[in-house]
Amino acid sequence: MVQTIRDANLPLPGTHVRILKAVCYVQACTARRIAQRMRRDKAQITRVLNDLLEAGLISKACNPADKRSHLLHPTPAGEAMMQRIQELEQQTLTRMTCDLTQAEVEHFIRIAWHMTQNLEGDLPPDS
Amino acid sequence: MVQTIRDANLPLPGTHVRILKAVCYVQACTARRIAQRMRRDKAQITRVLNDLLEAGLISKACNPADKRSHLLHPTPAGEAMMQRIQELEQQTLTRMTCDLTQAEVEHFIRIAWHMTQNLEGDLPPDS
DNA sequence: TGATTAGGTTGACTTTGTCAACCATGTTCA
DNA sequence: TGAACATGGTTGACAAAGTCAACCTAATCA
Repeated sequence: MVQTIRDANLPLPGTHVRILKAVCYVQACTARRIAQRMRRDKAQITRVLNDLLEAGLISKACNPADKRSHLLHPTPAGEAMMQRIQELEQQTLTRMTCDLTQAEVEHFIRIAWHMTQNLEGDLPPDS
Repeated sequence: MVQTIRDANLPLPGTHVRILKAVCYVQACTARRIAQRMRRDKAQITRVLNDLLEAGLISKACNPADKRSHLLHPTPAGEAMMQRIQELEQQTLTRMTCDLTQAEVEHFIRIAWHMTQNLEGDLPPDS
């Protein structure tokens, strides 16, 4: 799904979008949390965050609970970008499902979720 | 789906698996056909095919219809590898769907296919 | 306090994929 | 026929994405 969105119009590479989403929607978001959520190397997270910082889409603030880390927040520009991304996603989603019923789509999502849960079961045992 | 399979045990990177599948299942398979099917650069196809050749999984034969191209076929080792891959895929598939009914799975596949068709509609207009 | 762990940054590297140039063959058409 | 152009495939240079290991600083724990 996601890739078809970038194909279209997006000014940001796919991973950047995902990380921006995390910054926007995850409570008390830090680099570490993103790395865990996305199961990716923290080095890469750092680099993408730097890109987003340079692009003025996010900002760092001191983390009162841990001086080593920073809390991440979207800037107004970041919120606007997020808005735009959501519009595009919604757009392609409706294109995908234009001739399906609401019930079919919900059924699909429920089963997809179910399947991913089944797979998450046996990942690296450190959870 | 596919990525979880490689995670597990597979001795081949993901793209190699997909290309081996094409060689095994596409009639009169050539590099060009694979590149079209997978919508990938033909340079990369060449390189992956070379890997598979070196690994002894496929073989090239002259194409009587066009001396520039070669027909691709799996070797016995390639067939065996394909067999193994299918087993692994089947395995994770049943893990994903262990607590779903046959009907649910079929419904899911049908809708997924439908959605991809909806998206294929507006790709680069050269079809 | 000292030893160890954890968050983050950086550099070197691998993997995967793309772009452009090229060669040899095929195709078209005056 | 033969010149011009198109096509399948190969190669080299490169960009993008991700991984590994070393490191610094702050936190934790004995």
